[in-house]
Amino acid sequence: MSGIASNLSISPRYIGPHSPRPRSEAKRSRIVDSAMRHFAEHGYHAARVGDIAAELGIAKGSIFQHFGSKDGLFLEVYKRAVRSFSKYLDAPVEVRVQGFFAVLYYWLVRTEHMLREDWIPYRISLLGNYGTDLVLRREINRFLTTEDPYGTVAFVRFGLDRGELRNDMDIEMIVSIVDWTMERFQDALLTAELDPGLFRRQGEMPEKKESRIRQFLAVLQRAVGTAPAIQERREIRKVAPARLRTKLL
Amino acid sequence: MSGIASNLSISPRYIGPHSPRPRSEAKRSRIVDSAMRHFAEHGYHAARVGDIAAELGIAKGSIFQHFGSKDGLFLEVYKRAVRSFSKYLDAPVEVRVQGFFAVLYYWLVRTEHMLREDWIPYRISLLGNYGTDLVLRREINRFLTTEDPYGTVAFVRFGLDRGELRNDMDIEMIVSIVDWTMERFQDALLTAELDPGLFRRQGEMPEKKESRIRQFLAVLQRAVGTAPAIQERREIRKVAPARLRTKLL
DNA sequence: ATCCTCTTGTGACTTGGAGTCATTCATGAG
DNA sequence: CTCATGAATGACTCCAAGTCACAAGAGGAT
Repeated sequence: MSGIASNLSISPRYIGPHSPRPRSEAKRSRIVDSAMRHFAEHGYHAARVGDIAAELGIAKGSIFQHFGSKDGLFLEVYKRAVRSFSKYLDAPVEVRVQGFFAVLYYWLVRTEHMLREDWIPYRISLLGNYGTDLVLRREINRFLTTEDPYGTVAFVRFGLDRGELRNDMDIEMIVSIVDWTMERFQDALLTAELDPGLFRRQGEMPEKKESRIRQFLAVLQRAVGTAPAIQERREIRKVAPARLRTKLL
Repeated sequence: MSGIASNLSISPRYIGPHSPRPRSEAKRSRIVDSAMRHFAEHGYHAARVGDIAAELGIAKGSIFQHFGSKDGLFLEVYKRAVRSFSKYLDAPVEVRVQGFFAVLYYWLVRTEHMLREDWIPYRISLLGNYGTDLVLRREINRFLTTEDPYGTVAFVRFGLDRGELRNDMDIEMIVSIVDWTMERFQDALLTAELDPGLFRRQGEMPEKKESRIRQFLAVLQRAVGTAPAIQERREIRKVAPARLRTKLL
């Protein structure tokens, strides 16, 4: 197989914000805004560039002038959506001082609430992760790795500095594991609302989410953490001692 | 947000093999075959139904008669590709007797070789995972959970029976974790060939793959396994003690 | 062999949205 | 005011998915 990857379609030119003139920038922003709603509501394919233009009362050609292609437009939408999310270390100090896994817990619980207030960016990120072309997906991954919008790398360093994460493995490996599993787990959690049936059903969702989150974090801690699963046992006791003890021991 | 998930486009009718007449079945198969090659070579969007028909010397309408839509066709292609992969427990006995993680190791190493001989189904599964519409993705997930084509559930049971996996967590949770991380890790490994740049670069790939596989399995074993992670600590030291220490401390 | 029926195949046609481009418009500098 | 340059327009092209009225086969009964 000499040329396995040789015949992939060449990625189209994504028009970036080359020369951000003031007037132009405002318009770009309005377009991205409207597009985000359209993509979120209808999905990537069903969203029509013409509709977006119509909603804004501008010409379709204008949008292509700005973003080059529908893909290019979506990429900008995706970037904005993802950048609107918090970075791990944006958690409040009182949470941060409790350490790496407390921060993860904080965000997992919190995210669900934020989802309810403002589901649009979440659905956009879902679309970016599962509902686009591979070519676009490559672009998205380039963005995610260069920009690290969730600040996973810094966050993992934080965990290492505090001695909460193993220092006998590649940091890249830890970052990947955290990224992968958090993304998937979060999607599986949120997806019940965003897109029922997208993932393996995680038991009965109703009120078991919190225990499921704890279970997941325990797994993650064993996987990449240093503590012999002490801390979270304490954590767990605090929350729902009786119920969990029978389940976990 | 009362209706977060209410406005998703309705999934199209996927025409299944309703009444598998002999003649018809053979033709379906030829179509799926050709389509698989086309999708693999050009990606979902760039592959054209017309081309597939032309290659087979049949009318385009015929394909739609059989599969209803391009999505429907892809779904069949995806199913065939995935079904062509081995199940975990298909590993040879001498590997199986060594246990759960030996089987995982066996497949991770092996898969790479198989990829070289026959990359097409692998690329199809990559497309299914990252390069299609959300609607289609939902269909794919339904297939994966109902059919469990890799036999993950049985395999996890196998691990539980042997006492290699923790019995204090939901089996569903273990299955999910194994599925998620194996898929992602495998994609990250194989993707260097299949679609460079799709994932975070995993260090220098050349000959370190094996050590990376061991490192990954160690992580997984800590996460869901019972054994106190003896085997892999030895491994890690062997690989690059100096560099890692300086890099991480 | 002939007729009937039911399934499969056909390809010209419709649809519909992405993307283009020659032209017009706006803006700001001189 | 005028000219130059960038932004906006919308009618247009292009292209591939998807449709459908009809044709062609394949039995089965008589």
